Amino acid sequence: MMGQKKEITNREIADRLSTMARLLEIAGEDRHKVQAYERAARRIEHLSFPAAGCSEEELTRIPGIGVRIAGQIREIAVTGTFAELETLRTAIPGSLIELLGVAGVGPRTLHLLWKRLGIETIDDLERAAKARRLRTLPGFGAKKEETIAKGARQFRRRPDTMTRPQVEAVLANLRAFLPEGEYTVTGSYRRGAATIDEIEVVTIADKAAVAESLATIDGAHLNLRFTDPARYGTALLCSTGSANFLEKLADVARKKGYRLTPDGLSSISDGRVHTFASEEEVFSFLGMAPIPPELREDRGEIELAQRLTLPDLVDIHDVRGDLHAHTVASDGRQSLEEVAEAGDTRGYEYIVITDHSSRVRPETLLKQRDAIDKINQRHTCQLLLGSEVDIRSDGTLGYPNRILADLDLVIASIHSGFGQNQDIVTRRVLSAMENEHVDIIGHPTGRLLGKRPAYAVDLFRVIDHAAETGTALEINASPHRLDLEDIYIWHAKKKGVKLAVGTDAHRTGEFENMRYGIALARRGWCAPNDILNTLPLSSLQEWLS
DNA sequence: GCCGTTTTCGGCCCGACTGTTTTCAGTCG
Repeated sequence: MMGQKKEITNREIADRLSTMARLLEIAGEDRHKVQAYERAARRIEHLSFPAAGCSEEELTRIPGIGVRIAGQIREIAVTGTFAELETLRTAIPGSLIELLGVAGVGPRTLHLLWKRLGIETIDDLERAAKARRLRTLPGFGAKKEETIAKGARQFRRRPDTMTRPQVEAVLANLRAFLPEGEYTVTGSYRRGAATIDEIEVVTIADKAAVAESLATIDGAHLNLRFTDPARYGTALLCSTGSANFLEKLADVARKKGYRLTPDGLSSISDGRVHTFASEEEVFSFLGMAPIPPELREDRGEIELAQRLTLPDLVDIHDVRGDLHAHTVASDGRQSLEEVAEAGDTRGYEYIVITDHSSRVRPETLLKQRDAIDKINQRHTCQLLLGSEVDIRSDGTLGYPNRILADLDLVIASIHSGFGQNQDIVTRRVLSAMENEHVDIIGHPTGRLLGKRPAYAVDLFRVIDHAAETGTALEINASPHRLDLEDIYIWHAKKKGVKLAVGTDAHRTGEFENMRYGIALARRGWCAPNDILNTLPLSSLQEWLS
């Protein structure tokens, strides 16, 4: 089948343009030229019509798109890329671009490292740091060299795991040949984990039929398990794990005279195999309540399932709003109006606008308030005016109290001084919680999965203090953060600390990430009433006041 | 590279922070 060639999306065009911006930056080009590409990428991504269908003349009418970039967009629409981009790609080694992931190394530094020291790989970088050659560069000293050396060590040690979006990119390829309904993604992905080592999939598809297509997938850590509908239940169970959970479950089965295998429960006495089409049937056969995948970590869930007293877990449908969103007023790419529309689409009662304090002047807050008042009249989903206020290096907040007092909700977050020692960084957070206007501590550990470790904050002290001050802790639902980790959620819940699930959405598509945050909350055994944003608007406002 | 126009080139977002500085450059959000 010839199948119509799919028109290239605005997102894909924007992606090419921002790649161009990155490469230009490393190449040492004028930063305004770099920004021009970034701006153009943003514009394209935001269009309400497909740019691929536009003529060059139509494209130049879009602000931020001139003759040159318009021509390049036309080229992308036809060939998928453009000449200048490909030329740059051949000039700049791929291993060099990866080094942007080293903490403390930005594009300008990378340019210097490359041009002046000939550094192209992480090995080169570590060698140069060890030989004290970095400090010979203009604007460099011993401290900067040490910062980068540390960043390089972390970069090398970065875990070989995938974030959920990385997994989903692989799964998108899988969909091309595994029909909907014929497979389930299992493993730690199904258990809602923040990072995934191995993509596990159980399928009833015909092995011979898909083998060839399978080879075409960049199958990093992809593990397909073939089964048939009659055995689907045990296949799912065994493939979902976790290992500890399965060990304990196998004990339960053994006590009843069975061995647990992906093919079924086989009788120890006569070898007969009972097969199960669903997990529920397996649990039921073993005299247990069905255990949600997120709980399967052997943290006491099996015992509770045997007593039929599993906790009531929060569900995505319990969520009534989002507590963390950015707009164009700071570093977001969405307008207030777009946020309200997204909220309506999701059936939310409210979304809290929480732009960065460092990027929003008090006058702008007043303007946001006026705009929100107008927008709220046209939408079911009500916007609230909040802020993500910096907890600065010295522990003070980014706004004075008189500004904070006028906001509907205040998230306080750390965005600097990541290297401070445990006591200092912890005291910063504790002092923020002391402020009566602070409602939530945002992304409490500051980790960026695969990029930056958590700062040295002592979460047990934070949780204890949150219980005293009545401050909520955020479960940041961004798949690049997923901060807090489940055991801390569990601990906070036990102490009676409220958890606030926020997507930290910078563009409308990211409100979808709520599901990741809720999965994490479930891993932390949270019930609906542990989660702040399951409250109806009026109750939320009551809690805030 | 784009824009606006004072049609031929200068300005383009920014605040906190850090390290290198003695007045600034680069990173990060």
